[in-house]
Amino acid sequence: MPELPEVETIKRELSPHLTGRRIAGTTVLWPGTVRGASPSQFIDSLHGRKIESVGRRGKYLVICLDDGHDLLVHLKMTGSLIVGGPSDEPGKYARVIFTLDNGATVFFRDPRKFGKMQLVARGEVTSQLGIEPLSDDFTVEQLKELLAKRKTSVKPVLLDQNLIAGIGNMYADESLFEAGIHPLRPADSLSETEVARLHDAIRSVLQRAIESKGASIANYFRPDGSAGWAHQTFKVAHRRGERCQCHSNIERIVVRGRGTYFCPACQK
DNA sequence: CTATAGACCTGACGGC
DNA sequence: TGCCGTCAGGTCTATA
Repeated sequence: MPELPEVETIKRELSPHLTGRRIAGTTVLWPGTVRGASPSQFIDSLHGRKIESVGRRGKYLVICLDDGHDLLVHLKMTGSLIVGGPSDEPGKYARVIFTLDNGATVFFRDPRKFGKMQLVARGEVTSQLGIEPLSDDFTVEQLKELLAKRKTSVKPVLLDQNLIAGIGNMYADESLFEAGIHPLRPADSLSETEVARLHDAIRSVLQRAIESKGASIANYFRPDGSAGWAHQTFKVAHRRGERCQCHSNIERIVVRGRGTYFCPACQK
């Protein structure tokens, strides 16, 4: 599932292909992908636009255009952006195809059709998102404040994009494991030490996943079609039935409707 | 405010 | 082999 490290990897690897290019044409194969406008309006608005930069905010890819609009892309669970040549076949799961002024194509591939893209005025929409966990603004104090205000369990707080932007199910589980904190602990019950451990865990888990080019569980691919390997370093996420390094069995429970993996011995 | 449920989708998987 | 039901999960929307 694309979360912050996966979207960051895509941003970095897609940017050289897009920056400075113009959009020569757009094909919408699945209209449900486009939000906020009809497919034909969407196609018209993009035609001839120059791409100034490729950025990321939370789990959104932000493609800045020369007319003051941003193209926001959310990959949801199974979306990926694949760069191809002029003669490459779109494939069964292509939902939107962009053609650039140098003949290159970018396929938005999304088997489950959950992904969305939308044109917005620059800076709009993503302003509602919470703090970037890898930015300098995300301090232990910040995290402490966020957690202290919530009586709910700690995991849903990590997943709330309006509080912290970019953490999804996998990295929430990995961060809580690394911090030795049980996912059902009430958010406001964490000690100062635990908050500090969680803060460190979130940042190192995300940073290491970026260095591993993301986790290729399910349908995540990098723009060149290759996989990442962050999932190989996961300690608990998606490891039901396996043993923790402490030899206890990794458990799976459901927290607010999401599969949650943890080690009952290591996480208190 | 919080919390929950349904909707969106389709591939994978277990049971028979 | 194949059919069928269930599950997965990010976010939005609706409802309690």
